[in-house]
Amino acid sequence: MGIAPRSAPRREKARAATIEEIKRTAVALMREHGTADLKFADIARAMDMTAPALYRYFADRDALLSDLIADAYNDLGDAVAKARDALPADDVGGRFLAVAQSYRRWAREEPQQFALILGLPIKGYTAPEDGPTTEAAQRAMSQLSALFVQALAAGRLAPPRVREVHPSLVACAELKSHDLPVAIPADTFQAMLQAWSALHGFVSLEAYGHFAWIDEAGRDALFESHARLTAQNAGLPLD
Amino acid sequence: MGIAPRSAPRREKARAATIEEIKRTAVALMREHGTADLKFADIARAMDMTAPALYRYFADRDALLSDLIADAYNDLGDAVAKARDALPADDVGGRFLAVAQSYRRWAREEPQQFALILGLPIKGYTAPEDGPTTEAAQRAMSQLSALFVQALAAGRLAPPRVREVHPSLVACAELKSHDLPVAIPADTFQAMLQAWSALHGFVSLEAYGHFAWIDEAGRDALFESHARLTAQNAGLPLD
DNA sequence: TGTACATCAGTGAACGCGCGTTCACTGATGTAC
DNA sequence: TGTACATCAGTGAACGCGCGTTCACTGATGTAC
Repeated sequence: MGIAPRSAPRREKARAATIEEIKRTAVALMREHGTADLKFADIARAMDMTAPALYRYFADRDALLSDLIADAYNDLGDAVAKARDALPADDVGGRFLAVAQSYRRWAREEPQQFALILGLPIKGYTAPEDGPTTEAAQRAMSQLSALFVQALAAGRLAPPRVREVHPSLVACAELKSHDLPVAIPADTFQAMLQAWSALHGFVSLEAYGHFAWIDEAGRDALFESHARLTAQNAGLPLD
Repeated sequence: MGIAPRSAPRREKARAATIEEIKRTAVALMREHGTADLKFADIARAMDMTAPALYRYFADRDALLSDLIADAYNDLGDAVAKARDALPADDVGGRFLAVAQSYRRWAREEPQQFALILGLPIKGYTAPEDGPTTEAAQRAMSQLSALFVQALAAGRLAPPRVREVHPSLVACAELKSHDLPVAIPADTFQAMLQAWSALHGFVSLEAYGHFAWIDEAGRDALFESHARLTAQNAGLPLD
């Protein structure tokens, strides 16, 4: 026998390239015309193709959207992980700031994709349960927990300044801990959620243009201050 | 002479009522089908009218959208101001928590409208400069500054824990101060922006369903903790 | 109070348009012998 | 290496649809004398 006849590696490559081009074009169009009215016809036009050709690659508009959402989560997750891992593991505070900066940078560069995954979900489109979308979302979001877990394991995390933790949150922390190498204490878990909230607020306000009345330098300084305060609140050592 | 003939008060009333109904219907439809594809035809259908009738009230789709955005800002601003003013002026911390709670409540109850004003701006739609939209936005946003200004005037605001303030932000603070009864110091201004960011992050993540995996009680507790921490950071006295 | 006129809300038909999607097809790319 | 066949990417025509907007109109509501 031997290896089952690999079906046309050349064609496979071309196919993969076309899929990539479709997605790239779709993202570019979203940047121009907004997330909401992404049209098959427009994508085809931009690629010098006809619309029906796209059906060779995606079952329908929703299928493409699912892929774009999953990709966005992966992109964001990768960007954050890369920024985090560029610093030594024991520089816990620095890693947090790097994560914050990369989160911000990604949102600024790709506000449409940012809105696609972290904005108001598109009505009429329902993510397939337990599909690659959900999985990608969890992976992206776990990048932050990973940082806290590492900090905790290294004993470099001060006890967060949090009163008693509500039983519901304790339960959530336990649930999430199952997916992590180390169990994450409830107070740390809560501090992490608050840190994420704090960062996300600035980042989305800025990405959506609501800080446009502050100049670039001012926004940079504001974010720096915000990220440092957030780190402090979460019990992460700085400098 | 005398008063110029008031043109048909009865008709005016009916007209105003219809405009209100159109807006109400539009908001209801947005809740169902999303902000993006708000259709004149749908609105008319829901009101048992024909689409062309709507042109008696709004020049086109964008005009309606402008009104809806301005209304949303006004609603939010009113809700926040009302919650704030329900507490005595000297309970500065309590007022902040009330503001935070009302901001959250409004976003949860009207996520579509929340996204409309504080999410990614709709492409293709540009707000008329210096129109009622811009004005309403500023009024809504000034509710928070008002609280800080009051706290400051009452001497109940601890100096925020903020290092040096970037010159750009100092300039912004001065600029904003022109619209306020009391000049707002730059460090307070920065603390306020960070407080807004922190609150907004939680509120939008929750409103858009990204905290759906935490149960109601847990979210309540998390927000309570988050709001208190935010108040502390901003130098507002609690209890 | 009654009548003639003006105003305006709402209708229904019509327009041009562009969408998503299907279908039968052509032509190029790959496979089998 | 050459030939017959299979696979698949992409086309172009066609479909049904619903949109925003315009237009000339009817009928009700209000105004003036």
